[in-house]
Amino acid sequence: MAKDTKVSMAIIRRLPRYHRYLGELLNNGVTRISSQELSKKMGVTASQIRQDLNSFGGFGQQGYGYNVKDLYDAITMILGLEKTYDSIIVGAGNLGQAIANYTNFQIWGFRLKALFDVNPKLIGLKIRDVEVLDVDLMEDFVSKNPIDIAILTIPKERAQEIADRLIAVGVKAFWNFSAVDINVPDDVIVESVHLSDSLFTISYRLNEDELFKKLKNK
Amino acid sequence: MAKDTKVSMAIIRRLPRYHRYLGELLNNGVTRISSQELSKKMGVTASQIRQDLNSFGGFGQQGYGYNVKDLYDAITMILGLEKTYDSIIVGAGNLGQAIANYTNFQIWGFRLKALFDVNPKLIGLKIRDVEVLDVDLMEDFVSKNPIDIAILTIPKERAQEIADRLIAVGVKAFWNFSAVDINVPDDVIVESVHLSDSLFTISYRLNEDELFKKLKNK
DNA sequence: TAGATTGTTAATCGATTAACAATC
DNA sequence: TAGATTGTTAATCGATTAACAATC
Repeated sequence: MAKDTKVSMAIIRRLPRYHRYLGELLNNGVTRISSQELSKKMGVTASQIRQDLNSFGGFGQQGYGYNVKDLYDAITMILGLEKTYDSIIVGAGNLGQAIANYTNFQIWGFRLKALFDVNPKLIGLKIRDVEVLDVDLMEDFVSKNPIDIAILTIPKERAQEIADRLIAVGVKAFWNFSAVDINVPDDVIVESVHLSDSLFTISYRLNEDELFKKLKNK
Repeated sequence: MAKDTKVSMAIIRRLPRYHRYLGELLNNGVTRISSQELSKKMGVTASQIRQDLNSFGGFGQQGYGYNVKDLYDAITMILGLEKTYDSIIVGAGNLGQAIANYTNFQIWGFRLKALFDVNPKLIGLKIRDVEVLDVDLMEDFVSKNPIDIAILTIPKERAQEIADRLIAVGVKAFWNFSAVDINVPDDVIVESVHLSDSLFTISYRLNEDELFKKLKNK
């Protein structure tokens, strides 16, 4: 089981989206915004925005609305984006390399310290100055270089084993791209991105009408 | 706005997970399972499993439970995985290539017909026999080769424009990896994978305890 | 001050869980 | 038949929306 959050996951998952929209407004030179204006832009209710924000404090001002920069900075802080996070990628295949190459994460304080793989052809390779190491060296590396977030881009067969090994050397958070649910102790965080699951909701929706026609005829 | 579904999205998003667990059981030679046994494996309530499945019909049998193969096949059908889907990837950078290389999607009937990019260095490149074409040829290609799903792995600045152009030539579903919400007509499906949003929920959770200490002191 | 808009309480809605009669 | 377990209705819970007093 992963750690329970003080604030509901429904709200937490909306925070990055608020952050994006406020960043955009800030870029466009907008200095203030009401919950109603923002709600129109985002396609949510003004009530929800006010409720969500008030889980963390009163960032607005009656009669005025919200100061865009202040609110953006507050959400940046709430999301923990004022800190830095050291991370490793386990699995230096296509997806692992793609994530390693995605420099945007670095901007937000997520620093990649190493990649690991079993494939001798990949070991020694450098991706944006970060080296691919033999996965046998993983525990040793993490013991010497404390790692906040382990990114798992490995086949599902190996995911639980790798997670267990990393938990044993103190890793407390996983970004899991393997097509399997990993089991971790209560104090360890897992955020999974199940790409196939996501894709299958598309095929479901492309077929839903036909599906219910089929089901009715039974 | 994207199309409303008959079944709630909460349920739809659980279907691929059922599918994974049942596939695993099937692989392990398990022939029958009760909602209670499955609930223990998956960490959900038996009640939820029965409610979810009964949105689509009665696949079980009183006193027996569910036949694993039958239920697996039923969910395969429900998810639309008995059909094939022609797709294109727009944006042949690291992430686009990683997805193109991920052969598992092909197994489930998702066929990649082409990639598109603006970068002359990428145009002409082949990824697993699929060619990267100039994005200028995109509409022409889609007009001649009907495409079910367009996968957007492009910078956020270009996402809406590309989506609009594809909608104009009849694309009805998008798998969007751009860090922006795209607006589409009612009859068009969008499934977004916002990687940064997902990552930021990790930094949030790593910081939550400290955050609330900070907030209390104000 | 008057108008606007928040912060917050109350009402509603939808999703999850519990319970149990139906039935294999 | 008796036991087990579904399918389904009813109860509960949590999240969303509405309403409005507080206040800038």
